[in-house]
Amino acid sequence: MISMYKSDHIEKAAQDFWAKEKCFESSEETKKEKFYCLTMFPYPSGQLHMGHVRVFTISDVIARYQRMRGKHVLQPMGWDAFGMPAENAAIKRNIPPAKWTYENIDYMRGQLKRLGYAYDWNREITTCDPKYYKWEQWLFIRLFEKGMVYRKNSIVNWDPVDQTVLANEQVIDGRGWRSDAVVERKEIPQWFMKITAYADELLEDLDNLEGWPTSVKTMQRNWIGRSEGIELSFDIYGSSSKLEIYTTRPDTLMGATYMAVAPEHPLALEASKNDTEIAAFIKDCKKNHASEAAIETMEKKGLSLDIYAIHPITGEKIPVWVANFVLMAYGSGAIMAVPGHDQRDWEFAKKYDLNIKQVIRPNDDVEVNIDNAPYVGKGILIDSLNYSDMTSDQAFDRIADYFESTGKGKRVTNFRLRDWGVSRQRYWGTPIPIIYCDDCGAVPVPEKQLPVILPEDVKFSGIGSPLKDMPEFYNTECPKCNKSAKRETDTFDTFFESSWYFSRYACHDASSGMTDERESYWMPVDQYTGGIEHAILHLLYSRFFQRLMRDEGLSSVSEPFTNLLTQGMVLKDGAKMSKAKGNTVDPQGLIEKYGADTVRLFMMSAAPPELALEWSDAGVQGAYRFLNRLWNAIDSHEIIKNKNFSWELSESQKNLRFKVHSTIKKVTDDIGRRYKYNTAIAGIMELLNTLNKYQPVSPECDILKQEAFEAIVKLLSPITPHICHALWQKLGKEDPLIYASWPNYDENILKRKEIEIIIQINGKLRGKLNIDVDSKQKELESMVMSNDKIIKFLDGKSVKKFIYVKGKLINVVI
RNA sequence: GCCCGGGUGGCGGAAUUGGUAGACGCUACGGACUUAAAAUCCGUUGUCCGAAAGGACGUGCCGGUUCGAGUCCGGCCCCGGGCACCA
Repeated sequence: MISMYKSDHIEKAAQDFWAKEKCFESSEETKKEKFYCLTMFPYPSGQLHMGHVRVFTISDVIARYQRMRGKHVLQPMGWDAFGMPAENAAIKRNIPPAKWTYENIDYMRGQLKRLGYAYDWNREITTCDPKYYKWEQWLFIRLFEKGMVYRKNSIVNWDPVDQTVLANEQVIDGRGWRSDAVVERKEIPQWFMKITAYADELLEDLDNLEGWPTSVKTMQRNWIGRSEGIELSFDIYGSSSKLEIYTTRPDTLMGATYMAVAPEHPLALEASKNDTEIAAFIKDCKKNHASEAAIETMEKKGLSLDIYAIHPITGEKIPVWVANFVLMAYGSGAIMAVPGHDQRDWEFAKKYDLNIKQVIRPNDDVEVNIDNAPYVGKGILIDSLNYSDMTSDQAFDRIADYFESTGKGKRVTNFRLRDWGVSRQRYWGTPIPIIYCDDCGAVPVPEKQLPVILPEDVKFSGIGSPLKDMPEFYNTECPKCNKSAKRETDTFDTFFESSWYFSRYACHDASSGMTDERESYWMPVDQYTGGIEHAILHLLYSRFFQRLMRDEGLSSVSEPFTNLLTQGMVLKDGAKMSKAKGNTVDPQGLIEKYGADTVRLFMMSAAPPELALEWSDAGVQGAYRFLNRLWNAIDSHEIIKNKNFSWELSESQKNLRFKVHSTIKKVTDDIGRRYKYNTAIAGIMELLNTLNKYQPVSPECDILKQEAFEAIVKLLSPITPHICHALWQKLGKEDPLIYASWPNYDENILKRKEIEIIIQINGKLRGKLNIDVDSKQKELESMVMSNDKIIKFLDGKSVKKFIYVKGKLINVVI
């Protein structure tokens, strides 16, 4: 009886079976080892895109593999539901963000179910649900009372036409994306969380994250950017004010030839009062984009303030400049410039013809000419008074000692990491639970009044946040003095929601607290999978949040994610797929045409997870063909119920069995250790090719084929679970595949007596040789030297060296 | 600009610890089956020379280490991600 592979029918049957059996619903009562397998939850943008399909499939393969390895697996799913696109959609289509979001979620949930992921849907979380964000408000208040959050002014991109704060991506060439108005930097008060208080811990604990890629750890290390330096102050000539600066290179202090301050620095503002040129320059600086990339790449400009600082050691007068690349938000808003030994200072000095002085020479006697380029390395001090001839490190210590003893400066550890600004002047986010009272100031909303609910039925104009036009929302009374007061109308950064959702999955319906005892069963996450684009912000904020929760007694875990797999982007035409670029590929059509298994298989076979995957429509067809070949091969196979290997295997049978067991070994390593699904699939395809070409020599061959097909179906089942569910039944198995365990291989079958090695002459491949595994170098030497082909290549030359790499190759050096 | 990745046939990629470059798949071409087409099956497919046997070249570029380099080191070029309000 011949049957055809019909994906839609098979996939529905498998999914119905898993649902009926509640296969993926995970309780906390089990003796088995837990395995928490998590994917970065999606923003409900409308439809799944290929990036989603890729990351969810990677994670699902891990979850299903671990399940077959006997683990008690939890794989949850939910929605990162707050964010800007809902507001944009609201403006464009005149629907409230909440309605748009919930509709998207419903549609995308259906798509996920169609793809057959092994999720525990009971634990679904939606972050715009007050039952979820209530606990963020609750934690924020606790942190407020602890002094871990504070309010200060900081800079935003201000669109003067739309009267709106713009995200960096909404500023295009210095103009608002909708209004086209020139965007201004504006200072407004915002809430901050003290992530810098955890900077040292976040940095040091990276060393223990063995399950994280080194690239991500390096990025986080550089981002935190711990540096040791000294803070010192320069007196101002003819003034009582001082200029505070921080430097990591006090050894270059004698080479400081000018100072530079930020446009917002008090000295610059003072100077601008009597100087229209300086005032104009400062005004012009306000137009600069607030992002670091923009500041680093813009043309460096400055003006002399006609103010002089006094060098704290030499007593020389040093000119003070105002410069557009010095930021008030970092440190003290002033720097000491050493053009001889710093690239940026050097370029600025060249541009404005400022003095460049060499005070360091390299350790080795390499000539440097600081007129052509700065020397930025460490070395030996020169022309530095009594510090001359010291090494940079010695001078660092002596100069730091000097300042500490005179009280003019001190050693300071600095971080590049800045506190996390969590305020957003947007509607579609978690309301910040603060009430402003004229008398009492900023007062947290009392716990029993939580959650502060975001009104969902709103009109959305795009001019500012609707909350600012809703007196019924913001008019309230002060919890301390009962006088009328106003609520905060800003909402949280959406990274807030994604910083702890993994804890909430463990106890999604906990009503008495942010988490409950189930958190300690599941946390930490054993395997976290997501895009490399989150390597810094999301992952660092989550590590920070985990520690905040730990210190609130909500968790005993410090690191939320034990193992991290960062998957590369799905690119189209060489760029990240995004709606903005209009280069998306809709997976839905492919699922309808070929089925979920084909899409899953193709995504996993096209590239290893961590590499960027350039999308191409071709190739899906190949995955589909392979599934058909597999289906047909098993369809025409004679079922063997009892595999009994009691006969003496022929040479070809031994080879086939070797192939089966070596494939099990390879695929186990590829999936379990290397996360290389593409090579695992290639290995399985090879085995099927071998089977299809195999010429049976005796009736017992069906026993071998049965063993091989069972192995293929199991090995492939984490990747294409539906077809494997059906094929397992076709192989005569009564227990469903979902309850089967991962196949084992037999080392004895993998032992070989004879192997093929290659012969090289001077590193070039010249021949092959079948040898006994245990051959000694001496035997091989005489074998090779009497080989006609090799003698021909030797061309009468004498052998200088004979190298034998056991089991691999021989290299004859002549 | 800074930090982190990547660059291998016509294409996606493989080569796991420095040891046969191109596994597996796609595309293309040739053949079988068919009235025909689709599907399927078989074969060929890095470039160049050669009838063939075989040989030379070849992993972004330049240089180095090594018996041996896609892999290690130094210098560059290009592409992607991140740069704190896209998520």
